[in-house]
Amino acid sequence: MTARSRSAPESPVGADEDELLPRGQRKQRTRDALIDAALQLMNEGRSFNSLGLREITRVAGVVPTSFYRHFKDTNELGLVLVEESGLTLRRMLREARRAGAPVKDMIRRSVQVYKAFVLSNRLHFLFVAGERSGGSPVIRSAIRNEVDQFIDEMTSDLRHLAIFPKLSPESLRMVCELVVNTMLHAATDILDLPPGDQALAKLQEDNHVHQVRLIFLGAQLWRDEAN
Amino acid sequence: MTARSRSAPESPVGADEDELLPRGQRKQRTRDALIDAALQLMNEGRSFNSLGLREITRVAGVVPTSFYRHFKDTNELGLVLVEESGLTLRRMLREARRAGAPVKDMIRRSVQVYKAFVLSNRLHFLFVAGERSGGSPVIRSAIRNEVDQFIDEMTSDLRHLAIFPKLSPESLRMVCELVVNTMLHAATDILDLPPGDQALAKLQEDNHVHQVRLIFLGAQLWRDEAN
DNA sequence: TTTTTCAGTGAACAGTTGTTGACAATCGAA
DNA sequence: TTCGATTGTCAACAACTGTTCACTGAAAAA
Repeated sequence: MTARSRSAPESPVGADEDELLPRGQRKQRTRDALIDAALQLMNEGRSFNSLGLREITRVAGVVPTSFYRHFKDTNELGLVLVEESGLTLRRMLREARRAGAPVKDMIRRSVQVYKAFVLSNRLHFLFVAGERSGGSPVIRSAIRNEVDQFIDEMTSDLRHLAIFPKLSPESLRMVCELVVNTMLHAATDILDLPPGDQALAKLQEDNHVHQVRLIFLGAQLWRDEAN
Repeated sequence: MTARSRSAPESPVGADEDELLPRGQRKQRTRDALIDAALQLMNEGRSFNSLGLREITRVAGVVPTSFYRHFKDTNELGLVLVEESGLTLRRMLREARRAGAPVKDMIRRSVQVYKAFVLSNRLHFLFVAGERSGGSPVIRSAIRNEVDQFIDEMTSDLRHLAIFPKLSPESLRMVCELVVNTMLHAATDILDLPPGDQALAKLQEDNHVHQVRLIFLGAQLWRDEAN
C-alpha cells in the first residue's frame, strides 16, 4: 500500500510524540507532510503548477533544504500525487465492483456514490481535474496515462457485467471514455458548488444523471456495423 | 470588433515603421504585444497561472513598468484573454451557422471543421482548455460564464434547426452541454497530437466522431417524460 | 562499544519577482 | 505655439526564489 495515513492533514509535522519513532517512519512522516502541504495549498485555490518549493516546505513546517531529501523537484512530488490519485480512482472502481450492479435506478445511485466519493477525496480530484489539461507537460501526460488505465479497467468491468452485450470492445471503450470524461468534468462542478444549497445540488445531480443516462441510451442503440 | 490584428505574432513590438502611428494605435500595439507574449509563453508549455509580469514584458519587448499602463494585474490580462477566447468561440458558431446543416455525414464534417478551427485558433483553445479547471478562481469562473453563454447560443441554434424536435429546452441544453464539454476536451487531444502522424489523427477523428454520434443517437431517443 | 549513515538544520549565494517614483518624449487639444 | 495628458524608460527597493555547502544529532550497523 502506497497510500499515506494522514490522520492529521494540517499539522506541520507531528510536534507531539514523534521522537520515539524509528527512522524510516520518521522520514515517511515529513514526506507526507510535504505532500499534504502541496494538497492543502491547492485546496486554497492555487494550482499545483504555481507552487514553489519554499512555499511547500513552509506549510509543511520544514526547512527548504529538507525537501531535497525526498524529491529532487516539485515536479517529482507532482508525479507522486498523480500516482496517489490513480490509486484513489482505482479504489473507487474496486468499491463499485464490490457493491455490484444495483438493479433499481442504477445510474442515479452511481452518480450519488460518485459525488460522495469525490467529496471525501476532494484533494485528489482537485489535483487531477486541475492539472489534467492545465499543468506542466510531464504531469499532464502522467495523468493521461492514469486516466487511460482507469478507462481500460472500467471497460473490462462493464464487459463482464454484460450491460451492453452488443458493443464491440472498441466501442465499449469509447463509451467508457465518454463517461469518464463527463464525470471527471462533473467533479469540477461538484467541488466548485458552494455547500449548503440543497436545491442547487439537486439540480446539479439531476443534470449529471441525465447526461449519463443519455450516454447509456445511445450506447444501447449503438450499432457497430454502421460506424 | 475587439479582436487584434496580430499580423506578426512573435515580433516584440514592431521595430519597423512604428513612430508614424497615431497614439491610440501605438498603445494598442504594445497592448497586443503583451497579450501575444502571454499566449506565446503558453504555447511553449507554460500555464497562464504561472506566468510572471516581468516574464511577459520581457517576451513582449517592453520594460516591466509599461505593463501597468495597460493592465493592473496579470489577472486582468487573463480576463481579456477570456473575452477574446469567447469571441473566437462565437465566431466559430457564426461560421457554422452560415454554412448551414450539411445534409450528408453532418457529424463527421462538423468534427473536421471543428478540428481545423481549433488548429487555426490554437492559442485561444490552449488557454481555455488549460485554465478552465486549472487556473485562478476568478479566471476559471470567467471562462465558465463564457462557456455557459456559448452553450446557450448553441442550444438556440439547434432549436431553430429543429434537429431534435421532441426535446424540451432543458433537455436540449443538457445535450449541448454534453457535446460542448466533450469537444472542449477533444481540443486538448487535438492540440497535444504530434503533427504528421496521419494514421493516429484518423483514429482520433473517428473517436471524436463516434462520441458525438453516440450522444446524438441518445438525444434522438430521449423521452422527457421518463426523466 | 565504535563507526557509519542520513534526515533535518542554518547560513549564504545569485537571481528573479512585483511595485514605486521621478523623468523623458511626444501626441493631441487649447 | 503652448500646455496638459499619456506612453514608455530607468533606477531602485524589499522580498522572495531555487540551490549549495558544511554541520548536527541520532538511529542503525559493525
